[in-house]
Amino acid sequence: MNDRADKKAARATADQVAREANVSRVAVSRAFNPNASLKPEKRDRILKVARALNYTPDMAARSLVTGRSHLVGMIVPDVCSPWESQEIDALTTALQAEGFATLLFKVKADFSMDPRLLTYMRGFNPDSVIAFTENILPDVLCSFLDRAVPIYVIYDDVEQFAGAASGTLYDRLLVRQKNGIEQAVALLQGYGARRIAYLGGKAQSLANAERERTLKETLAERGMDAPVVLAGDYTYDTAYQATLDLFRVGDGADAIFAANDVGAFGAIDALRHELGLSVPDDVKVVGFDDIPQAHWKSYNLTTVRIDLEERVRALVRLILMRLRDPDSEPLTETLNTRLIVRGTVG
Amino acid sequence: MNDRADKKAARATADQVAREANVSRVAVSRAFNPNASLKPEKRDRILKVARALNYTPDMAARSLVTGRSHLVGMIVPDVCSPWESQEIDALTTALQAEGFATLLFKVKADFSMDPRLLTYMRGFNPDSVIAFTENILPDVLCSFLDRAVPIYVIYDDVEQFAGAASGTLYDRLLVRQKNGIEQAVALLQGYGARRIAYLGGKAQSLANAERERTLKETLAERGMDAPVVLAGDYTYDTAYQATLDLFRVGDGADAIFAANDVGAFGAIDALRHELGLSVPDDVKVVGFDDIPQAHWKSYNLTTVRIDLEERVRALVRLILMRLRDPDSEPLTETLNTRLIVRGTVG
DNA sequence: TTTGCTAATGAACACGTTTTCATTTTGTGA
DNA sequence: TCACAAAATGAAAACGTGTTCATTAGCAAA
Repeated sequence: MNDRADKKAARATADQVAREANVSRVAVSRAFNPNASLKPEKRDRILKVARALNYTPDMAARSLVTGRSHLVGMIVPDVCSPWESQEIDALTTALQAEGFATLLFKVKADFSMDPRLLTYMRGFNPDSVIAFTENILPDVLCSFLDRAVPIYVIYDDVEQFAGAASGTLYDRLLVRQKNGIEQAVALLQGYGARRIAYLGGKAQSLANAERERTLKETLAERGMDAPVVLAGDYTYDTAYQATLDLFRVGDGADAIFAANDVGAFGAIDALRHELGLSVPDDVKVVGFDDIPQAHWKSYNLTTVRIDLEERVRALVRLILMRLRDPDSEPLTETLNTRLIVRGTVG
Repeated sequence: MNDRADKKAARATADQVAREANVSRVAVSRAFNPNASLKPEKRDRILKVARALNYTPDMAARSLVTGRSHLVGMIVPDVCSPWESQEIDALTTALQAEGFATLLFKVKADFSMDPRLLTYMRGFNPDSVIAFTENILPDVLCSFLDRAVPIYVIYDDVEQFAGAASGTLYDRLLVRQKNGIEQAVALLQGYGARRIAYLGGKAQSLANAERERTLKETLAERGMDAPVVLAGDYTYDTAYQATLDLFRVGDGADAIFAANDVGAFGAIDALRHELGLSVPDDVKVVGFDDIPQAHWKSYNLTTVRIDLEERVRALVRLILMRLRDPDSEPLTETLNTRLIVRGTVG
């Protein structure tokens, strides 16, 4: 009866548009489907009426019959993380341009996956799912998602992952971390660093494991000592404390290689503001990701970059390819990393 | 034929569950609706079969008949902004616990609103819409959303906004900025600051306008000079440059009051790393928001805090209230601000 | 005009659920 | 045992759309 109720009742349907435009309801459907065969003048008339009635096809109804929801699910543990928020932002923009909307699902910070969440998510029938949480195994996800085509974001070709996925088809985005890490180690070595500490990310993170492994491998190849490994969780506070411990309880280090930029920030602040050490004079620091904050003057961080735009382009390419042709062979896209040199090494 | 195709076809429907459990399809529907009348033993049997068949009710089909999509639309200009990503994260968590999923839509960074986006968004039939972009006028949004119940996030009781919304019903979340700003000005005055600069946010932002107005009002009340106003856009880089200009081209200042924390970071870095000035000795800096980065040692920012948890609680309360009783009178929730004192004033 | 072909058209069906509504079963008190 | 309310049940309708399929209109070539 009131204003709000009237507005609620006002949602126009294809039938109303059809009646108003003196056409069949099927014609209205065709008017909104560009490659359907319909007389141009008729289509124009319908669209005009539709605009006047403020009509939009109902996605739920459309989804029901086409099997396409135009939703892309994203599973993230922490939207606040600069790297992830960048990724969400870029992906949402790109997918929106292609007619897809982003459906956001949060998992606990400790990466524990509530099975009910997957069940719940599946109810929305996402056309594709992007999992940022790297420890959701393909088999687990695939068992819950039937029609949806999952896409995984993983880092480099980790064997345990490949093993778990055997027999299951899925698309992959690989990040070859070797390049960037090699450049970083070369730079550190060039500036005389000898005792390097690795400030880890989350223990369950495959990216973290792969970075640690690659760093060790690279140091060995160059005849350098194995790194001291500090436990971390990708956060500033933990990195700060770990760095303090390294120098107060442990034996210190020439250089700190952090698993991500935010961790590097924590290390730098601990060195400068609590330990009274100079970066890069006393200790050199290298990060990973190259988030926007890395170029802020207080940090001016030397870091291994993963090109975000290139990464998003590859991801969108995979998703669209899979949607267009769901039964084609699984694809793998590969990205490289490279070092961005700023002021925290020398 | 292949593994993937088999899996795709495997999506179970209520009919299959009904057949398997020797009940009618209606019973299956009721089994998933807790307050429907159904024999407990029968419900158990159905749920057991459903679990075995990996069945979940299809949200699209359910949405079609109930008129509830269980989707909450969020319109954001920039997911990467620390304040907004915090808000998205907290809201998504809270809504997920209540059975709603977050549908993310991005608008251009300059706040320009593509009308097609609203049309597109409406197609998904969100149960509610949260607009972070403060310059989307209620009338514009309401004309596009019929069934959805929009909720606005606005800052303080801005008159131009109230005017535009006259005649339209909508819920509001007001942030009273006066408290925090008054505390900040008192602190600045106590430390001898006299020439204060206001480093603005986006010109179109209502929050920015309100903060500027409140600052001017407060300064006048305490008999202090009107502030120099610097144009900004909430970003680090612009704040950095504006601060440089203030001291190189302009007359400098005793203190800088930034419209947000990230802007304050840019100001601090310009002062310390390019102008060779000390914060807080030469220039005092106050921010707005209290994002997690504000306590990072490199900045250790004194800032006006908006309590995020309290804010999200209020927002979720509004949304759920509106969903439960769509025709009730529009509500207004009010939040306060307070100063968090750290190291950038004295 | 005739033939053939393509474009345009609309009736009927399908998608997977919830909700009415009429019917049957169960439970309770006299 | 009976009467009556309450709970349980399933057939049918509804939600708003895309797609199939058989039919008609339009048009160029023979």
